[in-house]
Amino acid sequence: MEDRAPASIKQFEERLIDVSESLPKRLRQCAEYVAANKDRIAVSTVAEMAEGAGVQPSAFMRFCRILGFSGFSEMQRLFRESYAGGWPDYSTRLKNLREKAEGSASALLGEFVDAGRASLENLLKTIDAKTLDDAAEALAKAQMIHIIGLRRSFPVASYISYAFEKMNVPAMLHSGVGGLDNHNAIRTGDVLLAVTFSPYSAETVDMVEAVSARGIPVVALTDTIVSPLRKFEAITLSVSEVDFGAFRSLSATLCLAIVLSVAVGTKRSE
Amino acid sequence: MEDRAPASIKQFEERLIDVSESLPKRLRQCAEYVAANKDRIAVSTVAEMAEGAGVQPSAFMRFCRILGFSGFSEMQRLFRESYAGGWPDYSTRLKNLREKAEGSASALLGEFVDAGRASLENLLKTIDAKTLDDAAEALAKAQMIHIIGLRRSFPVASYISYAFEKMNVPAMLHSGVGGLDNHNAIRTGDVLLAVTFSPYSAETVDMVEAVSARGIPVVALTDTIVSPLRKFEAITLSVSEVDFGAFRSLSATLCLAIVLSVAVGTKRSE
DNA sequence: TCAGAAATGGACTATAAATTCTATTTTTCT
DNA sequence: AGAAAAATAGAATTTATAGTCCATTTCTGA
Repeated sequence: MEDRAPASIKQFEERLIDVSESLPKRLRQCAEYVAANKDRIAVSTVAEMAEGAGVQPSAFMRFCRILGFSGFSEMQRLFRESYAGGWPDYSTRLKNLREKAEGSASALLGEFVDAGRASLENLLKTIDAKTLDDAAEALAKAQMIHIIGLRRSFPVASYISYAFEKMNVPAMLHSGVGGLDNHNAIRTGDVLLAVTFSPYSAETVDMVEAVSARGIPVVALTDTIVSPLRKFEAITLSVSEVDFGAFRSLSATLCLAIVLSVAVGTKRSE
Repeated sequence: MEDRAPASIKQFEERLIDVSESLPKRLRQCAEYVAANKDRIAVSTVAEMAEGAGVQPSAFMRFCRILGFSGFSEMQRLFRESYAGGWPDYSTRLKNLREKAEGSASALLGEFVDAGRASLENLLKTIDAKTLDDAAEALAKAQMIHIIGLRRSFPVASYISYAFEKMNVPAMLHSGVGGLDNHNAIRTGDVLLAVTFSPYSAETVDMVEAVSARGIPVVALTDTIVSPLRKFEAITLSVSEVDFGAFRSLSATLCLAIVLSVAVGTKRSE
């Protein structure tokens, strides 16, 4: 109605406070219910919200418009979108990019920076603190940490390896140089840290399988929960990167990698 | 279909893992997308989920039924009911994490995520579009791209190497395995891409010096402008990472690395 | 290599939800 | 207290979205 619709949750809240002074009975009920149940807006229908507030749906609609929205849907959209942060859908953006900026390097940079930031936020939201701690604990107890990660995961593995080295944590990077697999270097008391992402490299999965069968603990860094490493009894940390096109930046993965490394380093020196 | 619908998120996840072993292509895409974006289910439509997974809505519906639901709505209901809302927002979450989890692995995670985000933002602000384009241009013209980056920079170098491989760009990673330096593999018409950060590894600097003396173009990825690579006539891209403690996450560097790789890949295929 | 089965894409339909409209009630002001 | 204005409830309408169906493609096993 009056001016333009709130563009952020913050603006929405301000607006709500402004307005709620001078509201007739039913609309005030709406305001109060909404204030107390902001999180329900994203997942409810007008009918449900109206019932919650004890008013008719049409009253709730009027309330939405007083707040500056064209209707309930527009208000709901604000909440749905701001949940989980900006979720630009990258397939559309990639298409636009191809058409418009024609792959100019700096346009690409913007996209990848965005993807990276979204991934990091997502990591913070989805990682399970308990699992992370368990993983660090298991690795800290190891006599020697064996690290494996091939192809796309190799940068991560080598990064972890470097970090451990710097912190004097005994670690061995299994890089598969020369086609050697060095399974025998892994001994009782050691722990395997496996990094693998879709498409999961067979060597890594094989090593986890072999090692796991021998009762050696495995910590896995992987994407999503449907990774093939689930089958084995590994402590699994899953990270999902926001892809941009066919390319995956490793921001979140590396962040988790360094956190894990530092946590292990700290625990060991205690 | 089979038995009854999952009654909790936990059951849902188990079911997802169970089922995901034996799934045809499109349905697997659904499983993967869902696994990585569980939080979107509550606030999206089938069409949106399907698009995210890269499948047709009808395929996504089939997926819901395989999981045991009567349709998308029933599955969504499960998530809407247990939807806790992503609030409070990112910065508040971060603050809580720091204060509460003090010293634990998850507190570390907060710090590194923050450092990573800051680095990415900073990258966007400081990178010079022209230089970035020049670098991509130079690399795109190369007959072969030689990549060097040792120690801390090695993950970056190997990441770039992987990306080039994926895009069919002829590239060679000089990893120094076996103490070989392979200077002679670098020929007229090639370009060297050197990655180095303080403390700058002597091998890298030496290689840049030698190669540069032969008139071969060099693109450098380094920190700050006082890096020793400045002396040579290299196209220099500098990234500064925000450190946390003594540790440096490579978020910004890797982001720049992938941008450069993709830009080169795109230019070459034009 | 071919036949049968499974999987897929896309158009079509049914349904549930948002939105609008209007008669009725409540409030406000003189 | 009575008329005008505002607010409300509920039904009617429109729109968006889930869900269905079937022709076509893609796998699978003989």
